[in-house]
Amino acid sequence: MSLEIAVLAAGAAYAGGVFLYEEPEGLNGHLRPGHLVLVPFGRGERPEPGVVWRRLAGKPSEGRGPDEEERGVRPRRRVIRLLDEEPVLDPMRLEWAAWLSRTYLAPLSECLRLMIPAGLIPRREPVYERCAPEGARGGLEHAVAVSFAEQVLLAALAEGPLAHSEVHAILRDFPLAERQRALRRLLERGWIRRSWRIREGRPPTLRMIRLKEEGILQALREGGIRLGRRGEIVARRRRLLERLQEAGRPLPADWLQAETGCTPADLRQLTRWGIIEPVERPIWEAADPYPVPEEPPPLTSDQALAWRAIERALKVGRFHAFLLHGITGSGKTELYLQAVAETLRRGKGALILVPELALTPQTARRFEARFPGQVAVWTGGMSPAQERAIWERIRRRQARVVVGTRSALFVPVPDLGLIVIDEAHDPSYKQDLRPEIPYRIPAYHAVDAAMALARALEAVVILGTATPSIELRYQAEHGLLEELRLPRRFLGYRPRLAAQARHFGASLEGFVETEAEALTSGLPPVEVVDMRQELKAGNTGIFSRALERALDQVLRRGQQAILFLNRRGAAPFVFCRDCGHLMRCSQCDLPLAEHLHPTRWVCHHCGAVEPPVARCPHCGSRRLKGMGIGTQAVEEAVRRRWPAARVLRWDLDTAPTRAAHALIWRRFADGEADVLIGTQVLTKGLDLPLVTLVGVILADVGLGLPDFRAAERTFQLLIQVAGRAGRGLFGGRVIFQTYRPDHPAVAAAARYDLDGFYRGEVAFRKAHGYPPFARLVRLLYWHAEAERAREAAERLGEALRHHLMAKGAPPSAMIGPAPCYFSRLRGLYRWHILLRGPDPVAWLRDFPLPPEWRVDVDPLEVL
DNA sequence: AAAAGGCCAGTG
DNA sequence: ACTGGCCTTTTC
Repeated sequence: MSLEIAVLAAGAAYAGGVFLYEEPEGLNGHLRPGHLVLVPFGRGERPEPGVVWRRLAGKPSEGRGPDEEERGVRPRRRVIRLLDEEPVLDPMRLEWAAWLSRTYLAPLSECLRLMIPAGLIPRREPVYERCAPEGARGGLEHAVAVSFAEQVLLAALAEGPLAHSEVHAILRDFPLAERQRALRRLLERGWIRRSWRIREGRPPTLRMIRLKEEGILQALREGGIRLGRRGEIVARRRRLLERLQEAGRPLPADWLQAETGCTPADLRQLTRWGIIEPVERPIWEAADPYPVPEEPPPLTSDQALAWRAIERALKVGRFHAFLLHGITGSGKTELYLQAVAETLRRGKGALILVPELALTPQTARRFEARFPGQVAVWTGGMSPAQERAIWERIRRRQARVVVGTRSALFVPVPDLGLIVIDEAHDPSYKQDLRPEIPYRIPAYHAVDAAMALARALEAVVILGTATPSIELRYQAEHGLLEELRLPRRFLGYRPRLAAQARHFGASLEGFVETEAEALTSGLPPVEVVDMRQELKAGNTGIFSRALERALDQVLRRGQQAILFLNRRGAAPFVFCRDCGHLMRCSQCDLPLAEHLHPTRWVCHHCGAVEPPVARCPHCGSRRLKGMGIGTQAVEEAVRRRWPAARVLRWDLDTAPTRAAHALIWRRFADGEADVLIGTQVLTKGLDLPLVTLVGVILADVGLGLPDFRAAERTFQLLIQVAGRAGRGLFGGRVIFQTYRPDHPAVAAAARYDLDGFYRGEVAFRKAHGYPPFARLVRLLYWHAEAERAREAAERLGEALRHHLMAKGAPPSAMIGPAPCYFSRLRGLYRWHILLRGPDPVAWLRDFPLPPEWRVDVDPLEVL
C-alpha cells in the first residue's frame, strides 16, 4: 500500500508537489485523504508536512502510471507520523484544491499549503550523534587534521546526542562559519550522524484569569485595600475585578485586557498580591465571555426586500450567489448579520471576508456583539500559536463565525453554509505575485475561489459592494449572480436621530422616512470643477475657488471635511529645471517623489529613501524642483490657508500599521480634527457622520496608466470617496477637481451613474476583446540582468507561439513578449506575455512552462 | 527552498 | 591532499 502525499515544503512544488510514500507500520490502513502527516523529504530527509492525497491500490501492478515505470523501482520512504487524528481537510476541500491547481496553473501542493496554517506544523530540529567508531572512515587516531572545534564537538557528543541549538551553544566561542565547518566535516567523514527531532506541540491553551479572593470587591468598597497609586490604574484594575466577579468564572486574559484596558503588568501585580490567578485551559473549553447578544434591529423596506431573497436561498440550502449592490451606508452589514444568524440557526458555519486594510477589528466587533463568543478573527500576521488556537476553535465548532481577510477563505470551517465577501470589488482579494515569493503560488481571486468552494459545499455566497466590478455586473446580467439592490442610505431611526438633531442643532427635514421611523437619504451631490478654467482665471493653487468656499463654510460651521488625493508625499516628481532630467529610483526606474520634514526622495514602489542631491546628475544644475502635488502638499496648503483648522493626514506615511490606521480613524471620528487629508486608505474606514464635505483634489490620478481597468478603478475610487460625505444629519456635498471633466470615469462618477458607466465600459471591453468578453493570462518573468530577462522572454515567446499555432489559436491570442510597463522594479527587469481567449489556461495545460515563470490568471492589472 | 554533490582555483 | 567558494541538481 502506498500513499500519494502532497508535500508542503517549498521545494516540493518544483517537482509537481505530489510524492509516493509508504504507510508507517503502526497506522496500517488508517491514513485517509486529508490527513496531515510528516514525511522525510529531499536529500536531507528533513521532516516536512504533507497532506495525504490518495491511497493507491496495494498491488504493484495496479496504480502505477507509466511515468513511474520509467522512474524505476526505488525504495519508498515511510511516513514519519500522523500529526492530527482527524483529517485536516475534507473531501470537498481536497477537490477544491485540485480546482485551484487546475484553474490557476499552480502545483497542487501550493494550493493545499494555503489551507494549512504554519501553526499546525511542529517545530523540527536537527540532532547530531556520534556514530559507532567502526562506522567512521578511519578512527580519530588516523585523522590528518581535526580542528579544535571538531575536537570539542566530538568530546561533547561522546556524552550523548545533541540538538542543533545545543551544538551551537557548546561551540559558542567559535565563529559561526567555524561551527558549520566542523559539523559538515564530521558528517562528511561519517563520524557523526544527523537525525531530526520533532518538538511535540502542546495542544493550544488559553490563558484565563480566575478571581482568587472572592471578598475583594467588598473589601475595596470598605476602603481597606488600594489597587495602585494612580487613579487611572486603580480604575482599570477595579474594572477587571468587577468583570470577573460578574462572570463568576475564569475569563480569557487577552479578552479581559482588551475589555478593561489592563496591561500584562496589571495582571502580574494582581497575581502577586494573590487577588487573581492565571489558569491554562484548552482553547476549545474557553468559556464564553459575553453573556448577552445584541438584539437585531428591524430591517428597512429595502433591506427586507433583499432579505427575503437571501433567506429563501439559505432555507433551500443549495448553492446560490448574490451580488448585494448597496450604496455606502445602505445597511449591507445588517443583512450580513441576519444571514449569519439564519446560517447558525441551521447549524452551519459562516465566513465573512473583509478587505485587507479595512478596520477588521471594528468589523469583527459588530459580529461579536451579535454572536457573542462564536466569532473567530482570522487575519494575516498572526503568530503560529495564535493561528493554531483559532484554527482549533473553528474546527471544534466552538467558533462558528469567522471574520477575516483573504486568507480566511482557506480556514476549514465545518459545515460552511455562508460566505460573505464585503467590498467584493476590492483588489486585496486577489493574491498578487511577487518575485520574493518562491515558485508558482496560485494567483487566486477570493471571489472566484469562494464561488467554487460554495458550489462544492452547496453554500450561499453574498458579494457586497457599492461599486461592483464590470465582471460582477456582467455575471449578474447573465444570471450567474442574483443582484439585490439597496438604493438608499439608511441614517437611523427617528427617535435616536431626533435626539441627535437636538444635540447638534440640526433638523430632520429633507430625509425620507421609508417606513417604521427609518430615515434614509440620497447620495451627496457632486460638483465637478474644471481646473483648466481655474488656471485661466489665474488660480494656480491646489484649491479651486469652489472648494475653498466650501471648506471655509464647513470650518465655520464646525463640521468635518475629507480631502482626497491618491498620492503620498509633497510632490510626485522631481525635475531638473535646466535639462528636464527626472530623478528616478535606482532600483525601480520609477520617478522619485519628494517628501518633506525632513526633505527626502522616496520611491513609492520599493520604499527606498534617498537623501536629496544638490546637483542634477545629468547636467550639474542646482535647480532641482519637486513638481505636482501629493497629500503632504495638500496638508501644508490647508495649514497655510486655514491656520486654525485641525488637520490629520491619513496615508501610508502617517499610518504604517493596522493599529495606526485604527488610531487615525478613531481620532477623526472623535472630532479631534476638522480636516482629514488622505489617499485611498481612507475609503476603507467606517462611518464618519460629521463629514459634510469631500473634496477630491485631483480626480484624474491614475487615468493615464495604460491598463484596461484604469478607468474602472478611478470610477470606483471616486464613488467610494464621494460616499464618505453626508452620512449624517447635516447632509453633505462633494467636489471633484479635475483636468478631464469629460472623461467617462469622472463624469459618470459625478452623476453616480453606475449603469451608464457600465454600459460604456462593456462596449469598450467588447470592442477590444477584454474581460468579460475574453479571459486573460499574464505570464511574468523577472531577472536582475536585462539581457537574461529579454532572452528568457523571447525564448518562451517563440515556444509558445508554436504551441498556440499547433492548438489552432489565432495569432491575436498572444500579446508580447514585451517589457512590462513598469519595466524594472526592485532591481529586477520585468517581461511579460499576455494570452487572451475564451480559456487561455487550457492552452497552457500541456505546455511545459518553466517554473520560474509566474502565471497570473485573470490579472487585475497588466502593468 | 534547501540540501547535497560536483568542479576548480588556491594553499601548504 | 584538502579547503572554500561557486555552481548545478534533485526532491517519491
